[in-house]
Amino acid sequence: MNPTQQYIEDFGLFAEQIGLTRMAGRILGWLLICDPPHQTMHELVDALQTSKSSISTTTRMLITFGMLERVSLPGERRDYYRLVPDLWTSSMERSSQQFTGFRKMADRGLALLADADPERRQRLQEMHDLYTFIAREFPQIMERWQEERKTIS
Amino acid sequence: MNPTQQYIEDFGLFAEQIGLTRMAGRILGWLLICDPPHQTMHELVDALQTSKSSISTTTRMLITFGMLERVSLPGERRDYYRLVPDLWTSSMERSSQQFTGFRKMADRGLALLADADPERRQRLQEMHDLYTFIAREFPQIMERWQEERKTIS
DNA sequence: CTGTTTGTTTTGTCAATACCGAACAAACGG
DNA sequence: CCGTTTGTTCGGTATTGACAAAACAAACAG
Repeated sequence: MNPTQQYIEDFGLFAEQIGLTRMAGRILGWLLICDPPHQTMHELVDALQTSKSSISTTTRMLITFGMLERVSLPGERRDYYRLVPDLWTSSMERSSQQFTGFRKMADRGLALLADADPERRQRLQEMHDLYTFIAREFPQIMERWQEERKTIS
Repeated sequence: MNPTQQYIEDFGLFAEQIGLTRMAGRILGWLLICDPPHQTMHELVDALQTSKSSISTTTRMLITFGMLERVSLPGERRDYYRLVPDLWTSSMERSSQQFTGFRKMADRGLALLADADPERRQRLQEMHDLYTFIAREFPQIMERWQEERKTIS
């Protein structure tokens, strides 16, 4: 297995760690390094040694996730797939949503223990306070990122 | 199903979203709301309507993850399980590690395309830059959290 | 020393799902 | 209008892994 194939496979394994499927990871990995950056379904089948159906299903999934987009060209019969621009900032957005999920679970717990001792509520209160803080700070970080990026380029 | 059971089940589903097992989520959910905050294996079996073996396996997993700890008391035959103090700040630490994972995959891709055009490397470069930025900012946020928490309490 | 309590590990089962092949649908070119 | 290309969907398969029952191990009480 050559280094490129290895990279793609490892990207697949990484994808599984973060809650995607292996095939989704392979597609993302390939679309990060391929030339040109947009690929047809057939090219994906070739590059990833997989079936049309897997590509079809997984690209649709990644499109609904907002990670991929379809590009069509006039006079071209087939579509191209490519990573959305700013894929990783929107990926951070998803992480942020996860933090919100934590906060919501803390909220629900606190509602459940509305009449309990503060001592008993403390565990949930700490969880709530942290994720509320994070939810407030996170957007600011991303703003600063946008700023810094402007100065880089 | 009463509200408490519902909460525990939903915590299980939430746990699956973030890469834990459903049972792990149920245990965490229960240990967040139970009284007292430390529970024996038998109490967990009772509260979660599950088997000894599942509790044993899952608590061990959560202990290696650094989310649970065993408490033993002198003159007591059985152990108690409880959430580690500062569970959620260390949970944020794990999120931070995930961001590092993204950066590493970007690094590997850039190494793979070491001799390629900058244009072709751009996708990976952006990924690299963002996650490097996040890895730098994240610890600072957590420091500020520690500060703010002191002032609250 | 024996039996009971506490916890672990092994083994099996069941459910979920990723993936593929093949049938199907749609659209365009000749 | 017909055949080829492009893409989707359906059905089947195989793998994975969560969970539980039961066998096992260990430690303490009497």
